[in-house]
Amino acid sequence: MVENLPLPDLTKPEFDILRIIWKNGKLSVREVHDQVTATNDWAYSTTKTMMDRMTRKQLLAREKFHGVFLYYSLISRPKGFARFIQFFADRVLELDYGEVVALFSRSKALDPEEILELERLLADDMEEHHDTS
Amino acid sequence: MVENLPLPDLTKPEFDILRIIWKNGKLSVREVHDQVTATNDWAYSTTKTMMDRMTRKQLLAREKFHGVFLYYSLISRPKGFARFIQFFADRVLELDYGEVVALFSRSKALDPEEILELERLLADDMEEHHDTS
DNA sequence: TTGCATGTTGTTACAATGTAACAGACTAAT
DNA sequence: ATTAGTCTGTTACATTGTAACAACATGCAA
Repeated sequence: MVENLPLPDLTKPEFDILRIIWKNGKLSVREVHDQVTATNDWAYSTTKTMMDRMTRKQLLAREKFHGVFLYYSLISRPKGFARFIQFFADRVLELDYGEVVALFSRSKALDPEEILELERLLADDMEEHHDTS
Repeated sequence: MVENLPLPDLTKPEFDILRIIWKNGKLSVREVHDQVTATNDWAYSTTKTMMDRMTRKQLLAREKFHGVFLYYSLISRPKGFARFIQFFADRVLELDYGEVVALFSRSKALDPEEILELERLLADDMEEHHDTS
């Protein structure tokens, strides 16, 4: 088995920030903040702190561009989605994750490529938790 | 508007504990613990602490029965589910919650009564966040 | 050219949550 | 009564959620 670092278990705020970054690529704290307030009523400093910590945790990385830091994601969108789907399918819905993944075809949250990747990640993860008897 | 206390925003561990209690009615810490370990690798004391705090937060209540405390839920299952569905539909899936609720008909997590109730709760909550212009 | 208004970064803070050990109380079986 | 297990209450410590504030840069008005 090679290079199979575990799927990250994102918190809701982390996910909200990543969502914005996934959609837009590299963004400054300010730019993320302006978008994140649509769903989270945060102070600017809250967004800042979140993004700092996510950088320490290697969820994000940043580089200075003309005086400001731009942040970008270090994990792919399907990877970020995987555990959410798992929890939701398994514990909330109590259905196979396939049922949930199917819903994504009607959504614009993931493109078809990503849905495939998501499916693969979930299947692999399932594997890992199997008795390999 | 009457008696509309907001839908509780449960954490994942809280939800896991409630799930078990919803299914079984009144349970002791030990009984919850024995089931919760199927999904969460907790020490007994962790389950205990969680349930204590949930009692303080009025998610649970307890009564002594022949020497041990039995805990029961103070919120209905549909209420407990509502915010999860909301977050998942809205932020993860980016689809209307209806799409998600529909999946429950194929699941045994909620019975038809509860699905109806869930739908009502979500619709009402939507209302509240509308411009009532 | 200096000094302020404004925005960006770094530092610090504090409450809630996640995770758990441990000590005291209770109970059932010697 | 004594002890071996449980239950219960108390305490602890790291991480997350949420944010203020100080320090630093920078463009613009005086």
